Amino acid sequence: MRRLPAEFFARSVHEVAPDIIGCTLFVAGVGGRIVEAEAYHHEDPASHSYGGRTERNQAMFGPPGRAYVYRSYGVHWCLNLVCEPEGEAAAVLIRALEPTKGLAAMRERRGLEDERLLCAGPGRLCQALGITRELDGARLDRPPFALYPAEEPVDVVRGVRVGITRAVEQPWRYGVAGSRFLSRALRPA
DNA sequence: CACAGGATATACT
DNA sequence: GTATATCCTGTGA
Repeated sequence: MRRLPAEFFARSVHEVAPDIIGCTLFVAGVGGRIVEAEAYHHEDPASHSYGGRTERNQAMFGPPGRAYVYRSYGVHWCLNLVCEPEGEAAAVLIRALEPTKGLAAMRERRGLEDERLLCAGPGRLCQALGITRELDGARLDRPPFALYPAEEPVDVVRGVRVGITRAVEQPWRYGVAGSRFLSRALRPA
């Protein structure tokens, strides 16, 4: 099947974030359907790029269509997809997947059987897919990444973001309506 | 429900 | 240099 072209990411995060919902993400053949994502931008106080370029966030300032992987709370890895023209430092945080392929590998890495909890959260999905700093800055249109368009129309719901303390009122979280694989319930906002 | 875990960034002294 | 906050999760009350 045809992959998402690099141009898919060269648009506003506020277009890419809802459009990425329902698409399929694999890392080395392991992954599933994206059911939850959030948009961040350099003019957004909740974004890592808000304070300008640092060693950690430099991938956000690079070209679109690449990964930005960062360490959260000193423990977890989180995956973002860099968007917009280079220098806008905008990215979409992938927050949850519905696992479809490589379930055995995910259970092995997560040390847990429950399918619902394998990828329900940004740190969880990175552990399940084996995403670490090695993939920071990597192109999304080449192995080990593979991204495919949604196969059928998706009922996308918009709500407020999770786990932030600034710009909390912005409704820049998107998800599949009613999915049981969301990291948390998504109330329309 | 609270809180430890502990990298990275920023704002202080 | 020290202190405080963070795009989070597992564990134990």
